[in-house]
Amino acid sequence: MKSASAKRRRLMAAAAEVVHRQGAERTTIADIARAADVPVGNVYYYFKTKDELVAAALDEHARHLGELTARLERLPDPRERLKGLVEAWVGQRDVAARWGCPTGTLAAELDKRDEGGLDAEAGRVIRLLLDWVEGQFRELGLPGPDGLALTLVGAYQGMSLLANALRDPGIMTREGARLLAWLDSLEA
Amino acid sequence: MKSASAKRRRLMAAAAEVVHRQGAERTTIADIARAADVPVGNVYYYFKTKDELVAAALDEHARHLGELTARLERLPDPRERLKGLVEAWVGQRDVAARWGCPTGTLAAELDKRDEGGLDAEAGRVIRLLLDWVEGQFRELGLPGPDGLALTLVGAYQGMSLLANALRDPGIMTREGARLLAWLDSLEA
DNA sequence: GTCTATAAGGGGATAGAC
DNA sequence: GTCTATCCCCTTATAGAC
Repeated sequence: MKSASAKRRRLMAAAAEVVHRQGAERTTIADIARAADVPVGNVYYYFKTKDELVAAALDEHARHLGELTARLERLPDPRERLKGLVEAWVGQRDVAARWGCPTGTLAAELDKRDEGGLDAEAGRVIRLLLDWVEGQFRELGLPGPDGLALTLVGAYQGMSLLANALRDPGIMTREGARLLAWLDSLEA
Repeated sequence: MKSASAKRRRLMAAAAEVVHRQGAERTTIADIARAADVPVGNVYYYFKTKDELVAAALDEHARHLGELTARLERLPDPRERLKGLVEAWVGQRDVAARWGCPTGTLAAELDKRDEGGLDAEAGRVIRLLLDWVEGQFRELGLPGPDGLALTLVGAYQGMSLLANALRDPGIMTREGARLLAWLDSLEA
């Protein structure tokens, strides 16, 4: 039971990492098994299909997001929380420039499918971030917190995609600085 | 010669459409051949590999972009050209909500590869748009035209990804309106 | 130039021994 | 619970007839 769970967790973490780097479609079960140091045939004991592994990767991203927002919530001021979020994004600039936002690129890939419903799962994870950001804007008493959240998260997805496409982490730094100034400029 | 070119053009158009909807990885040569109404085996007469078809899809997107900017350049005021660009994006909201930005989603997918160099090709097409937008900001005499271009194109990529992930074309309308107001607010 | 048949390889998934 | 061997399908790409 304990070692079973441990293996399952290793597989989830490996799925998240490998799928982020290679994309869901190019990633094989064998790739994930190797990264998790689990024999290929054994994977099917924990995950019945490849799609379940992709779903596990999404869960892993949601978990990481939860950890980040939990850390940020220790800050008393919602504005500082949002600025901390932007700083976390910029801190990941090298990863973003090489492979893009883990959740965003996966969502884009899954949205091309017709079946399976994994696309909706990806949307759910994005919603999680959007809702948390909206909550911060609301606490600040700003008008249209949902629109502001869309703008901030959209800017993040956009700068990640451009940094990735142009292979330039500097884009994250530059746009990040603009977002910090923007957050400071907002008044209730 | 004439029918040969016609078939090649049909294959290019089909590649652009099908790859946009299904993604490069999930799209098979047979899918493209069917959409172009060309026998599968004959495809290889025009394109030696699947990657050449993906490259052709990128060229097709670059061509569409060129047509759009050429139309916009008939407008005398660079600010109106940029607003026309945003309006064109919003006009494609239903397509964006279902499959994302054709170039952006393809760039994100190709950037996950290590070999082939198609990722750089995708970056080139994004650069094309970025450079054109930067030129408009420069004509307006605004400071930091390259940064402004990054912000505008990034916002487009971000709103396309969110609209796609949440399957909500309304996001394009909403963010589009914000961008139009932003463009109007900029002063030299 | 056009098309069919097929080779060659890879990947998801399962059977069943241990 | 763990792992090996293998089935079967799908896809790219080619050979070669027309």
